[in-house]
Amino acid sequence: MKLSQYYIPTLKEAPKDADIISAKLMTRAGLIRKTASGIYEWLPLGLRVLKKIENIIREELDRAGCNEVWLPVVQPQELWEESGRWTYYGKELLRFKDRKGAGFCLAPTAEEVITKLVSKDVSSYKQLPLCLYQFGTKFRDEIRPRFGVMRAREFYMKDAYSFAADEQSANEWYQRVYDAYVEIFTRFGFKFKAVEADTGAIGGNFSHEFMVLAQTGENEISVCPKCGYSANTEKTEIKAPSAAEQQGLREIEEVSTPNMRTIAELANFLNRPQENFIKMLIYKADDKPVAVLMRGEDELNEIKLRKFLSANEVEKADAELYAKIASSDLGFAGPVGFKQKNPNVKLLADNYIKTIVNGVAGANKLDTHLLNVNFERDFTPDAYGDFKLASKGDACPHCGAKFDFIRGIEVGHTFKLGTKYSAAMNANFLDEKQENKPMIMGCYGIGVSRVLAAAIEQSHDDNGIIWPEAISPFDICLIALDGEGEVKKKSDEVYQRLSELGYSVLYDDRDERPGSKFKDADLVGIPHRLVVGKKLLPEGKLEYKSRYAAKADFWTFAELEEKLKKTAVNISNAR
RNA sequence: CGGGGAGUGGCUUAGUGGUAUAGCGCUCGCUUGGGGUGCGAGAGGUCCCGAGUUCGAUUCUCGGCUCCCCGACCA
Repeated sequence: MKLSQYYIPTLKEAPKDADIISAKLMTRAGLIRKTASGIYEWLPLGLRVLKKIENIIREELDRAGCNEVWLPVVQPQELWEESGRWTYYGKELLRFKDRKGAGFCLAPTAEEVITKLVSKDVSSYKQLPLCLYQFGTKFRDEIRPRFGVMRAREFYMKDAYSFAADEQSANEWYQRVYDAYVEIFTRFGFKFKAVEADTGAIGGNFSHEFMVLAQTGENEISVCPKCGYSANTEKTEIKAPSAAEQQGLREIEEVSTPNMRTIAELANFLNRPQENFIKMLIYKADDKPVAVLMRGEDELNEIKLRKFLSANEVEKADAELYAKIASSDLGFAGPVGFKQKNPNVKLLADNYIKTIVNGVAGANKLDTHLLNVNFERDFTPDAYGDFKLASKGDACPHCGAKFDFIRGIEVGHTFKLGTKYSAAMNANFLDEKQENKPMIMGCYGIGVSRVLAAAIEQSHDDNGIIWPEAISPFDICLIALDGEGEVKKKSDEVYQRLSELGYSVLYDDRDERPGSKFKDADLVGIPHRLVVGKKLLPEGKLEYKSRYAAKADFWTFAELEEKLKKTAVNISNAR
């Protein structure tokens, strides 16, 4: 591709609203432009990379035996009502009406459509298993889009869905796609890790997230250094600590704690460590109030709470509900006497509560706390459980080692769905015994546009992008340092030859200053660069420089030819 | 949704109660030619929108919209 005829508007400065390095570089290098918050235009160079990524994914999924389809972006309300997600999905689902007033949404994912599709055409176990996938635009009306295309509202995604007749076959397919994902992300050149994750709005039995390791990642990952268990921190289970020996228990004492509303203030005021505090959080789980006891400095993991209660939704109680239940203002709720006052409100306690002896708790009375509160003696929760968001010091539930924490970008997610959608939408089949059964499903996503951004996050320098070979928009960048004369003539020849050999070449034939050409080449980040210039041409040589290396080499044209034939310059197309 | 900040040529920005600054980019001429060359001449702006205050508002006030940041939410 001749740069003189190619639309790559590069910028010296990044727009001020670009918030991370990949967004800055993608804008500067002319891959994308922003249309609106979380919505982007993809320019030729960006699209090329997207297609590269897409092709690798397609190759591996086809190899695994999946079939590509193309599903609608605009999906009818009824379908979403059938699965129950028209209500459950919430505001993230962008809804609208057509001219007749019928409800539609823009697809954030496609379980409904695909399940319906398969249910219509598959009715026998003989037609299973089956795995379909598509590439398509997805829309999720995020509350706060940010990080460029990393967390966009409109994005490009590959989504796959497997249908199986029995558990074993379903698990085999899960593993098959999982393995394909490992191959895909390896081919992209990623440093990544598959971790256990929450299933969120998609639902299902369990899931894995594929995380590209990067300091700028939005997700925190807990990794057990001993047994290898790793999970998204929001999902990480914690080994229950051993209960404290209840010795030297003192009598409860009431203390006045005026205006002490935070644990930190209290700890300071009473001169006690935060882990000695029992805080009470009031939640609403599907509109029913529930109280949870946590250790002072610990954070409640709402996902764990939701799971424990099998609730669809949990949210913090508002001030009114809090006041009613705690008979106090925010900050003074406590477990002592709580059940007597609220026999119908479930009282839960985090496992760590059992480590507290002679603790401090709210007195359910304004500006008052209780000292020397002890579990069992002074209060008995309805249940203990693991409600704590994993943090430093917590231990692996499998082997007891303390967790390490790293950050990652979620580029892929595999779900073992079970029969959640097939049961809701009557995707049934007849088995050998003539029994009607719902298909067992799995679903599998890769954020294609996010993969691109993650690649840049993981591989760039001060001058610009450094593409991994597999997804680079071009194999080779060729620069003619003169826009005319001998240099241009020779460059044209080289370009011609490279193209003949099947390399994709970005050829800078513009009438620009050498400096501009070098800067643009570094910014755009093609792995291999050839330069034809006045300095070396009389010696019959040209320069070769790898974007991965600091030093350049000088080759004669004969040497270039030889290397190209031996494919010493590795090219992705050669696969 | 709560808190904070910002909207001035394509991009980055200065500034002002009397319609606007500079750099980059763009066009033209000369110059230069291995890391964004130098000089000169140009084109390009409803100063986010609406209302109010004022003789006069891009500037002050209010409302709205958009964008950004922190949090909550989502995954």
